[in-house]
Amino acid sequence: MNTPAEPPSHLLSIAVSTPAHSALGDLLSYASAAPLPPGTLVRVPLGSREVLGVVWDAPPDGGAPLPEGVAPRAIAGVLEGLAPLDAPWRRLVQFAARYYQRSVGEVALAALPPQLRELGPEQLARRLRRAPAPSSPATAAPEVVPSPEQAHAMAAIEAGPGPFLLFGSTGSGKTEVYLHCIARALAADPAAQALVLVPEINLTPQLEARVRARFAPLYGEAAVVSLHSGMTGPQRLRSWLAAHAGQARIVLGTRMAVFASLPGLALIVVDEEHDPSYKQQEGARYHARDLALWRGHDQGARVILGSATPSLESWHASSPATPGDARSGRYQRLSMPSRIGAGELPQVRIVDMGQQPRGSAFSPPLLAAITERVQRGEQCLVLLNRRGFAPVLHCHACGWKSDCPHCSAHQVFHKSDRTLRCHHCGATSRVPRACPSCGNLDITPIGRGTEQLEEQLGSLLRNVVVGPQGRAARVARIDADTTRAKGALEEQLAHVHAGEVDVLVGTQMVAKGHDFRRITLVAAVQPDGALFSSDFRAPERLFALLLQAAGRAGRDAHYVAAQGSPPEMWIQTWHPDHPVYAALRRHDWPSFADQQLAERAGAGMPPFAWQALVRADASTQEAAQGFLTAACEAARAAGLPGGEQVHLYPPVPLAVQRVANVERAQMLLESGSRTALQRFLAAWQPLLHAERARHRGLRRWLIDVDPQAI
DNA sequence: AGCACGCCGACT
DNA sequence: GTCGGCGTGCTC
Repeated sequence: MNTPAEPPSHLLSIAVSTPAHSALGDLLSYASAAPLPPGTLVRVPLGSREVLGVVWDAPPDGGAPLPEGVAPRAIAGVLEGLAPLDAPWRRLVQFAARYYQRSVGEVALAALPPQLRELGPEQLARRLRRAPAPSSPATAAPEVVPSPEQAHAMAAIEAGPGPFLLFGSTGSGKTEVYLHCIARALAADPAAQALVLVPEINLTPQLEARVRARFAPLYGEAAVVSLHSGMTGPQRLRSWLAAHAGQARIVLGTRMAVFASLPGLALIVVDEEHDPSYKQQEGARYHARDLALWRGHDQGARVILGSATPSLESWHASSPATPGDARSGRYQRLSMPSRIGAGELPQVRIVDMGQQPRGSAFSPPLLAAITERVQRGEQCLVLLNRRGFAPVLHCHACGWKSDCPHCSAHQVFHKSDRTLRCHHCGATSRVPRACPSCGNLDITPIGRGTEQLEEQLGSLLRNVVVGPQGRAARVARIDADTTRAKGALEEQLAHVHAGEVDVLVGTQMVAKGHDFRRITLVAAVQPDGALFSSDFRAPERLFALLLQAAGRAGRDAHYVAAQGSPPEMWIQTWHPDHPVYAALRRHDWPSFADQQLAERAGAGMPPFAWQALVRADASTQEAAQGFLTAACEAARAAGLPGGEQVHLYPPVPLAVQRVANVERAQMLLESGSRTALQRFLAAWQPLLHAERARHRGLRRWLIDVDPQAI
């Protein structure tokens, strides 16, 4: 061993945030006077700055990888008072890094609260001392008597190891099942923790209120914490520390919360598991639902996925086991088809726009239906997935269009502030008085956005009188433009809840989760766009969105019964016979999903195949594609492992080819074997690196494993 | 990715 | 004279 006089210098592998593009290795070696256990948080010098790092498990070969001629520097300090991040957490980070082709340090540091990086030792100590005091347990909220379907699901989840797919229509009481299972898990073990994931920040407050009402009386206010990007630095740190220390028994959050340090993790709930926002779209492009499943399996925690329109991946995995198909039959599917406490499922009405007078946003029957509801004092929700007044301005004289100077997209006409705005790069300009190209004064908006719908409805309902009070009908709009300010969404929703709004116009942000009690009619004015998208997942997503939107209608059975008007979901379409609408009319996700799966199986697409994208950003499209082509050839020449099972498609420009003057191209990789694809990608990385230097104009490249959209 | 070092134009 | 533009290169 070492001589007692000299302090022993231990060589440690430290994970620091080294971007995938840097030529640095995954883990860096540092010297320390004392041995430190893996998971310890440390501050280390890196170049001229000092960064946060995590002591990592030594590589299996024992020796830390130090390049020739580089002497290790000493660590600068240890973050005292924090228990080391445990082995399951490190395994999760390690797995995510490998699977999504990023460095361990990048994933590890991104998973920690940013404040941890900024805080000095004495500030951290103060924060730790100010740890939340556990408040005294009060009386428990009464548990609701479950319906037979709920009881069955609860019993099944208790009996089996899972994972479980809780397939229940909106209003079927999935949340009650979650809460019951959480209660059982927490009661069974005083150290147990539950993680609840929701797709969007907007949806955390409502769920948090419900979780808090149920569990704060039992375990104290400090036992329930949230974790999402809308929180301030100190709030996030506080929640994270509470979870890490085990004081927080329930952690509720968006996708980032899947990386929370949870030493007692016993149960994970992924609500609305099909939602695309579980996939991170920058940095390490992980899928929180998939990582939740991995983490649950690794850590022996139960996993419950919940949805009214499960992803085809989960649907297939929970289909009856089929010989020769190892992916089916892995999850236990629990169906809860009935809507309880809420009214019947809304009736779906399809309006064939081919049979309607042209040129109007609202067909006569839909307008009549809205008018009638409004007159009765009921509320309507009108959905259109496009903000602004019109997607483009056009000059009929010369053909000029309001193209963005920096992107291959149109600038959107926003009437309220007379601007043209690019929704990709944000470039904003004043609306020209005359055509910038030919001077013609008659430039017209083409197409419709929410702003225009709001205006049109306002004028169409101008003379409509609401209910017995006899006041004029009111129209309001909720979209990203009206909710930019902090708290604006809550404020506007409050107006709707208070009955101050008769017709609400909005984008998909209002279609999800919100509990509107008096809305009895929901209308999708122009949903066809997604039907013929090049993305093979578009129909599935459209169905999910429309069904979720339909779920906003008739949520209050008492109200619906008192009004005597059954809830309705209206869809205006040019393709009334499309299978998506046919299935939607029957509220029949199972047959739609099975039909989609059969198509996917036949075409060899996910979930029957695995995909990855390599994307390149460059100053010219040729440079972007040139890099990808060269990388592809390098891979072939090198005969990479797994290569014979991986199909590389030729590079193509992205749907929006240029954004903020950056040309973008991508290449799809597909394989029937997940392992082959993984091995191929890992081996390919160094070649991509080497190729990068040879392509002038290339800005960056990235790998997206299991892409959500192609 | 940061952050340095480094080598050329208009300002107190 | 120096403040500062962002090109290139390094970080255990």
